[in-house]
Amino acid sequence: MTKTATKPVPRKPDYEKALRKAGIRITRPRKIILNILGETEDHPDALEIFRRAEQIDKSISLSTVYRTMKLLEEMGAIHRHAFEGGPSRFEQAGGDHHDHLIDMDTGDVIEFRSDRIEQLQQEIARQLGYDIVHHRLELYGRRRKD
Amino acid sequence: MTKTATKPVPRKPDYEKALRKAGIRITRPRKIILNILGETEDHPDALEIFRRAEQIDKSISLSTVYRTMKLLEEMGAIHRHAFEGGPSRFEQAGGDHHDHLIDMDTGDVIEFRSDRIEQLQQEIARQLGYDIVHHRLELYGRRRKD
DNA sequence: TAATCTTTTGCAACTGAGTGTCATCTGGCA
DNA sequence: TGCCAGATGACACTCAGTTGCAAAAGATTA
Repeated sequence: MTKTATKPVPRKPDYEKALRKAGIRITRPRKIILNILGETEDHPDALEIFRRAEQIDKSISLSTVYRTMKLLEEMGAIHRHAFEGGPSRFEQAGGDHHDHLIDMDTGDVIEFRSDRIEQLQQEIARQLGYDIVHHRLELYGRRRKD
Repeated sequence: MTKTATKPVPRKPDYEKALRKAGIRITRPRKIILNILGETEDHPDALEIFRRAEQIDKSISLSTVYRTMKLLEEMGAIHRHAFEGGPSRFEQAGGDHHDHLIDMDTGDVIEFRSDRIEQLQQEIARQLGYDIVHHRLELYGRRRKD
C-alpha cells in the first residue's frame, strides 16, 4: 500500500448511547439492527439486514428496517450507498471517509481512500464556482488475472 | 480554466446510420428520440424525453421511451446517469469522457474532466488488483456565493 | 407497389424498492 | 406499576422501470 491509496481502519462507535442522548428510543428492533451494522464488515442492503435480523427476532418487519435505516442515516450514524443496478447498501459511519471499488463479478465492495483525489475534487469545484457538499466516487471493475 | 479541469466540447454523431447497420429498425419513435438527444444540451430523464417527444408525435408511449433508452444504452449510443434521489438521466455518447458536478439547488449538471483524477483511479485499481471497467464520479455542491 | 415476415409499438398489468397510514404495542419515566 | 408519546407490524400505496400481448409498421422480396 503506497501513498496514493490506503485502506481505512474500521471503527465501531457506540451509537446506542448517542441515539438515547438525542431522545430516540432504543427499541428491540433498533438494538438488533444496530448490532448487525456494528458487527458486519460488508455493505448489506435493507433486505439482507432484515434477513439477519429475522434470525434474532422472527417478529421484526421489513418496514421497520427501512424506517430505521432512514433514521440512522439522518442521524449520521450510517452511510447509504446506491451502487448501480441494485438497492441501497449501508455501512456504519464513524470510520474515515473513503470511496468504493465494486467487484462486478461478486458484488464485493473494497474501500479505499485517496487524499490526492479529494484535493483535486476541491480544486475543480472551486474553479467551477461551487462548494462541494458531498461526492460519490465508485470504481467498477474486475479482479485482474495475470 | 486551468490544467486540472477542462470543459469537454460536445459532438453529435449520426447514430441513425449506426443503428441501421446493426440491423435495428429506424422507426418513427426512435427517430424522434434520437433527434431530441442530439439536440439537447442538458441531461433529461425518460419522462422529460417523453414529454418532448409528445410534442412531435402525440401517440408515442412512455414504455417506448424506456425501451429505446435501454436499447441505445446497450448500443453505447447514450450514457445513463443515476444521480442521487432521482430517476436516470441520459446524454448522448460520443463526446469525450467526463464526470459531473450536480447543482443541488437547481439540478443542473456541469461536466468536467480531470486527467489527473482518471490516472489516480487507475493507479488505485491496479494496487488493489483490479481492472476498472468504468467509474462514476459525481460532485454534489452549491454555487459559492461571495 | 403489394405481400410477407419480423420487429416494434401502445397499452395495461406487473415488479421491486421504498414510503405512508393506522390501529396496536412498548420503552422509559413518574 | 401506570401512563402515553413514540415506535411497531401489517398492508396499501407510490414511483421508476419492465413485461406480455395483440395490433401496427419497418424492411425485404416479388
